[in-house]
Amino acid sequence: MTGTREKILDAAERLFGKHGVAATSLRRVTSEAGVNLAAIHYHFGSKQDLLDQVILRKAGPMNERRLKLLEEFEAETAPVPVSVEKIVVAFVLPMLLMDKTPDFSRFLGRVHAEGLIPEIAQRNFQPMFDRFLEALHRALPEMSTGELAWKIHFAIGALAHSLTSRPHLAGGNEPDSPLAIATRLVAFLSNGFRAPVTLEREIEVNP
Amino acid sequence: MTGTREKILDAAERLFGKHGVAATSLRRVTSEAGVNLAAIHYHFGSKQDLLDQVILRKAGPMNERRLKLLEEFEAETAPVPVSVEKIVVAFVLPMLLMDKTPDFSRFLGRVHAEGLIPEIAQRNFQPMFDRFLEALHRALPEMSTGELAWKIHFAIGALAHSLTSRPHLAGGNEPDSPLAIATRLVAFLSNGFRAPVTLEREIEVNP
DNA sequence: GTCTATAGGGGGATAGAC
DNA sequence: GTCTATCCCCCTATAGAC
Repeated sequence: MTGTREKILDAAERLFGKHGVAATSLRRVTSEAGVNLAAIHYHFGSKQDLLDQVILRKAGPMNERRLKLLEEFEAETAPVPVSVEKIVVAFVLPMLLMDKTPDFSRFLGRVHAEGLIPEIAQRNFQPMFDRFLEALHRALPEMSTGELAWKIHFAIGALAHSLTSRPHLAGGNEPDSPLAIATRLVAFLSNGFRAPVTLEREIEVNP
Repeated sequence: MTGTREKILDAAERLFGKHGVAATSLRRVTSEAGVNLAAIHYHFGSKQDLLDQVILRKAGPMNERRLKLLEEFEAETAPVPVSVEKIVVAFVLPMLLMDKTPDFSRFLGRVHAEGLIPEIAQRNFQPMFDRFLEALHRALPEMSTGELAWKIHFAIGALAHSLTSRPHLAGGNEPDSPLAIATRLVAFLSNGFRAPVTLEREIEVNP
């Protein structure tokens, strides 16, 4: 028997992820959760505070799993730096395989895509980001942290997008398990991270 | 002297891109455009129709530039297939360098991220997607179209995210011109597309 | 084509009984 | 802790004068 607070968090996570935060009303959340509208303000105070709590409830554990995976990989290969692939796996997998349902993953993808990561969550993610940046810099010492930061940015975009939707193109109709998607994504991103940046010779084109 | 209709489209493009579609009211649009609230309904009918028109106004020309670039590259190298890099350049550059301002690009990134691409735009993008899928398949014949469709999906996510925000991480504070971003992105994505997918040996991990 | 005025609904938030 | 009732604002959309 889960409490009211938990039911609200579950419903908010699901609806925010499915329709977006701005497009989801608190009335829909409480209706979906089967609780009274006022409960949301009693337990959280405001929509913004609810959003923060939905993030914080699972982001902490997720980031801990990321860091734990990374440290395990590092322990295995020390003193040799961990491979790019493994760093990407440690970053991507806990997000894609969180829980049995994809609710939280999709929710976080949405929040990222809508650019709403509040400062609260920012503070929660920053140490983890820094840690992965450092690991990447060890695996790819020839790249500046500025370049690597951009690549992480690209990777987050690809990850977030793959969490909220799937290709609406022609092609196979296989269901594509989360693990299969993760495998494709890891291969794609790892190779991306390894790409040399040739900034001195920029793209030449006449637009 | 631009007309009312044009002023509304410009303002909507800017605000939708900056704050998101759901979070932007028509009142803000008309206020920003310096026109009357009713004008928006006179010229477009509804918010959804306005959204469609904002997309359609520039998506057509943009996709034509994509296809034109691709065809030029193909003409240069025929009968050898075009390189992955050039295909990615043809796909990414017209989006990143559209207009002098990044308004439309950011808008499209948002719309993609919010998952709102309406069927109207879907029909507008589909032929272009198919054409690029085909070109990629020629450049990378060992990959199935299903795999390539997923990779395009990842690429769109990275592209959209890089259009709506930039890394909030430590590191350099250089302004990062659109062309510099494009160069990094092309390098990242091209290498990603070339990544072999080893689906038979999936990631092994105990979550 | 452009305005004012307003309908009509849904939104977040709160007060106060229980 | 949970409910009802309600405030008050902002929203989209429309009617109708000019």
